[in-house]
Amino acid sequence: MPWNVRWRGCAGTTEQSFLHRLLPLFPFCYKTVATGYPYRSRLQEERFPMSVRVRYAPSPTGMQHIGGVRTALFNYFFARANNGTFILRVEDTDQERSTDEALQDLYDTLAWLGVKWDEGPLVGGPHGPYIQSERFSIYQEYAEKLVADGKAYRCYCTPQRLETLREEQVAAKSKQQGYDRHCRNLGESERHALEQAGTPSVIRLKVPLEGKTTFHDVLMGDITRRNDDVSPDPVLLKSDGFPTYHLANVIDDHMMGITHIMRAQEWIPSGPLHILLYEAFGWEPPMYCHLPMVMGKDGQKLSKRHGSTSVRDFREKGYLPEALINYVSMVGWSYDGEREFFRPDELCELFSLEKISKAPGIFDYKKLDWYNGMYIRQKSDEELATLLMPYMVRSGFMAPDAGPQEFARIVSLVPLVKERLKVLGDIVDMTRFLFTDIEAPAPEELLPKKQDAATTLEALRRALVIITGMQGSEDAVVEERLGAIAEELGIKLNGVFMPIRVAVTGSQVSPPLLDSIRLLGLDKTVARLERAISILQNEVA
RNA sequence: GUCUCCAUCGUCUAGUGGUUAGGACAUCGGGUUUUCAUCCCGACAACGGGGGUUCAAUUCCCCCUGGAGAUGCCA
Repeated sequence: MPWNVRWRGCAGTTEQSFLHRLLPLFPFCYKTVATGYPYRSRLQEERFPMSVRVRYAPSPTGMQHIGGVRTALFNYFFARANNGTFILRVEDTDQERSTDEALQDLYDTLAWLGVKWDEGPLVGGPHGPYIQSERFSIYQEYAEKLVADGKAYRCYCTPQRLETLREEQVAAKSKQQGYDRHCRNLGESERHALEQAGTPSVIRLKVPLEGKTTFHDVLMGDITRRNDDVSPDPVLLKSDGFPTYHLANVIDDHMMGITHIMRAQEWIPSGPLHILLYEAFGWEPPMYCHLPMVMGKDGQKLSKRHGSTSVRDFREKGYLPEALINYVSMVGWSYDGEREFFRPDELCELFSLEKISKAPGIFDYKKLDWYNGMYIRQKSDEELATLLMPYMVRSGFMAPDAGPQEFARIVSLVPLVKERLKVLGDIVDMTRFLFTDIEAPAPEELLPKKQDAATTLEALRRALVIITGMQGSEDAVVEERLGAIAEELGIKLNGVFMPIRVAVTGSQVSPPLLDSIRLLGLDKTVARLERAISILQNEVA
């Protein structure tokens, strides 16, 4: 049980059972642990003397999407490659938007991807709790401390006032955008009066009016902002008592001993603000590494209008986790520009910060399809059949309680479809003709290019005879006999195969014909051929 | 409006002060094949523009342009 070694701080029976349920889903990460570390860890220690601790800290306000998952993966791989600790933290400080469904989706998604967190919800750890809503009082305490130290102040401005202020600023294209620091210089008596009246308030950070703040990014180098360009006195503690991202993030990263912050580049502008917060608390900031964003085809931030972006969607359509992981890792990271196939356990070993690119990348659905097809083709027939079963059941081709015979049937059709599947869900359309009655083909569909109905009818009639008697014959023999028809009638090979194909499968595109026929069964095949013949007869007559 | 970041084929990327600027996806063509797919072969295709520095810049510096992000009691 080598995974046990990696999985620190787990305690309690519910956590244990959760782990056991997830265990089969994570074949790769403990393998790395078991085999990959002896010499590597020493090498890594030279690069990162302190033990690496990184986190993925999503807010459960929607389904996990490609961008978020890429961030999770990079953090995870970085932790594994450096023998570090990967922490999951749930940033549910937005009470309006956080949902249990989204939280569940987070767990499901990471489980499906095989990303195991060393510390975090469900598994615990020495720096818990790892769900921010459960750390409520901590933020209160630290925010008050900042107020007491004169680093922050209470603001009583109403949302309405802020709204109109903002509208005015935008309309006037004012140089000053954002809060006007109205409450920063409130007199003692005014403040007292507002408090007495029970006016709701927030706590805002006193951003220095002068000077500038710099933080260092591993990829980008030094990034500097003048303090008067930093968000003017951002809210740290909301009126509902919950912290904003900035406050919670800084406090938790510090308390949880985070050494490297890897997050999307959209956070770069608030980097200096976070430094200011660390300074206000008197804490040492961690290392920063801002990850390039993932964009849609039009170069805008990837969103729903670009197509599926939630991992759940990809999963349902039949993308394999290893394909999604591989592809997503290649947008924004590369190994040497040549090699592009990496299994998750290889990424756990080879991932490095220096190879992350700075420029944003466009998510290419077609390349993902290509990766997925490659990984599908690598599966054994049995593995693939297992993955395909849910789709067969969902489409009604197979009973939910299907037994070994049904499974064997799926296994037997896998070789026909394996190299044709882009996603697992393609199996449904591809094999529909085997499991349901197909619609009678239109006469023109039965006709190959440049071939008249009479000839086609004759070809089908002769083919029917051969196919009816094909039981026990080698494919090659049957093919030869069908080929002979073409020769006799002076038509192309396709002129006899295509009508049969359409008659039997209902489509001009299908898996190999004879294999399909054998899977369908001779009775049904003959019936469909006879039906096609009568359709053409009507045409000719 | 202001601030910050970024910039090699359509896309993801490799790369270097002197290279025929490499790979992959996509696209197009060819081969294999009963269709499609797979597989194999081939083709097309890039250093955004302008200044410097230098014997020499795709590479280093500056400006411009373009793109993105931020500018919330969302993260």
